[in-house]
Amino acid sequence: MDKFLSQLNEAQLAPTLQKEGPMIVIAGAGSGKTRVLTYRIAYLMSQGIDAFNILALTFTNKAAREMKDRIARIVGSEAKNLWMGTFHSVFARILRFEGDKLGYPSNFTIYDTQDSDRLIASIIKEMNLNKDIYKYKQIRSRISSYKNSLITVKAYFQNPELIEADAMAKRPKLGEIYKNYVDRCFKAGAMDFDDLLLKTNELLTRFPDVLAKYQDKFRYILVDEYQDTNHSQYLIVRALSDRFQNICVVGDDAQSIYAFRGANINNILNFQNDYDDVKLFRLEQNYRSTKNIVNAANSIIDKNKSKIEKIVWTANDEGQKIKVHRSMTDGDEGRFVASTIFETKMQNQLKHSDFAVLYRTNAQSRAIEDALRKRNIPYRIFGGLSFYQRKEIKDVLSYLRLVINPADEEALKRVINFPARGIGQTTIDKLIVAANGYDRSIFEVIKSLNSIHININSGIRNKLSNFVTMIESFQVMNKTANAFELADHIVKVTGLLKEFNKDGTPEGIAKMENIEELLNGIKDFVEEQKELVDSTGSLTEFLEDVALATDLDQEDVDKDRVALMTIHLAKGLEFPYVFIVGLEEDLFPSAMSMNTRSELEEERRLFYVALTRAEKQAYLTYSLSRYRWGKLIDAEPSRFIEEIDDKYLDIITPIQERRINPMLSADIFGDLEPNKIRFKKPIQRKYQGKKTKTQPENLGNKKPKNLKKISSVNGTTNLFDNKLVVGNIVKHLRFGKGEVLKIEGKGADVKAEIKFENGGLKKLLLRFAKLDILK
DNA sequence: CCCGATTTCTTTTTT
DNA sequence: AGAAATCGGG
Repeated sequence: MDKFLSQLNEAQLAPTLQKEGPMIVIAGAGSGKTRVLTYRIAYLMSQGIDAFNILALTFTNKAAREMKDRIARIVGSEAKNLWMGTFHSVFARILRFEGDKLGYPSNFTIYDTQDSDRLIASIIKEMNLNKDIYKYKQIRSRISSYKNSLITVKAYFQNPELIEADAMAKRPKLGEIYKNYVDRCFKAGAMDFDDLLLKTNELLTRFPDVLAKYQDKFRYILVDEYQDTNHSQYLIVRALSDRFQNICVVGDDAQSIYAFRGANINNILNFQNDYDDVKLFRLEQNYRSTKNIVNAANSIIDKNKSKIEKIVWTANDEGQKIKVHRSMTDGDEGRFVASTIFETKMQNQLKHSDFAVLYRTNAQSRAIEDALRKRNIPYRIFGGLSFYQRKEIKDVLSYLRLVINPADEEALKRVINFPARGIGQTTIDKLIVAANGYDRSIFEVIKSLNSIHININSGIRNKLSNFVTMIESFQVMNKTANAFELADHIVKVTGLLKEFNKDGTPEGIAKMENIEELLNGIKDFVEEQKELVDSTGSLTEFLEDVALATDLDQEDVDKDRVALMTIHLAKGLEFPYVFIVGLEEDLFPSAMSMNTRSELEEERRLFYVALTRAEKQAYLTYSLSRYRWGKLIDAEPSRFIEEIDDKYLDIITPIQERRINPMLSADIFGDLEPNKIRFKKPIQRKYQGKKTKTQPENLGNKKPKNLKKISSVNGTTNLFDNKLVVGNIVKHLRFGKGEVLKIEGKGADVKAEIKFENGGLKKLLLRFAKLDILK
């Protein structure tokens, strides 16, 4: 143990050896907080504390796993008994044990956001409300924030202010929707993400004996990323730590970026008032980044008014200045990123995994992907639509969910007529009405069709009962077979596999392969669980893992790839070379987050997080135009670039980007000198907006919109105009290998007819097709 | 009820 | 641009 402790500096050592009592560690970016958490837990164990008595709440399951592994290397296999994970996964596990006290089955379903959305949309429709006023996504986010603030349906109706506020927002029925939503989830034996925390609170409040049990169990509690906890999580931590007060929270107010989902920065700011004799520690030495990066980041966060004062510094080298690059279109931006990665990697003998590209919104990944693919640079996208959210995967999982919990309404609605078996929307609507009327689940209603009053003809009754029989046969099988055998059986018997295979399209084949990948995943899970003592290897457990898995949790077979992800997802990670792309007004900071000072400050913290991911070199890029919603939109450089002191920046935009179109000569962009960034002031911005409407465009000084469009079209198509010829062997991301049979069309409409090895003939618009030329 | 065609929505970030 | 929801003819 001493050998490990010697790796810590003085500032890190103090909190590591602080065994008892409430404590807070304010840890600047890159200051080694994970190391402190890891060694502190190892130290506690070396002092005779039982692993069973330690609870560590982390931000991702991957973080928990890695920390556990590191602790195991210090103290041995005992580490596997630690309770570690995200709030959601730890308390889901506890609710499986204790949920019956609240009326939930132990194999309750976890509804993901899509399930919640669908249920809310369905309720709005059933209530005959105007869906343009009652937008299900907005309603869902209202309900979510109520739950995270512990405002139950009952509390809502007891609070005139809330009712008033929703009535003022022209949504007087919100309370009723909320009530129906909660009732329906409960009846379906389902909890949404927020319920996992809300119900834990309910459990700990209503059952003092349960609270006492877990207080006694979790004698030492550690919470990572405390600045991102919401009220619901705060209350859980408070309740559990109340008896022993051995609570250690770690965080950085400057990295609080989740207010939009209810995170409350006051949790960390007020921690010292919540407990007696709180020990405060600060980690201010950054070990990650160069002086340039650390200082530039400090200069950004300085612009925020609300913050805990601290001085992050580093003993590292000065390093290179932050490079700033402007491009004409998002396509150009992508190509700059790709070629810079290509060259930098070559020159410095680096790995692909030394690079990361970070963006504000998932939609930005496309342009970057296209450019990387053309350069044959391997990459991995994190986030976005995850594997488990794909339609075909959710279909399979819905069957499995139904086997475990036939009351699961959303799963049932999803698969009762997929693959098609002649049960239409009209029938489903009737079943829902009956289910609501008789206070039964849809599954039960179908089972007792003959004893209730319902207008469904005998043909459909037959189909319905066949469906129930089929699900019940799966349930019987589930008693003896393992999860893999069952899932394998289901995709064959239901015809799911065939369904996607029937038309032989590349898309269908890709879906089939995804299903096979899922089956392999289930197989791995089953094998893995056999080795673990405390796991049952059950289907329930698999479904829970899947529901709470994030993209970051997925292990990667091919590790040497460039990472593409949103800045939110990048929190806690680090890379030698980091590109922060799309630094434009209305994109970053987002147009939705510029209304209040606190929103803008959160955007700024987000930028701070992005920049502090970089170890050696950071690139900031922006584009003068960008495709959004399929249309080319003008853009201005982000105010965040302006906010960094010039002395940390190196403007590297080349004098003239190489253009194929002769119309785009240097004259036209005469106002765009390479080493200057043009920030338009707010007043000018307004004035310009009016001007362009009333005055003809001036080619000399203004950016002509129509010309830019030409440039972008050329920028993206020309590569293919020249390169791709009949006979080429190409590789498509989804369709696989294929041969080019024909090329037709001109300019932006160049199409290629390609015969794919495993999926027939396809005509693709080269402008959009994701192709690598193999030979 | 089914399936293809048309229209609408999406883009802020996520457990 | 692409997916999902909705529409309308068979």
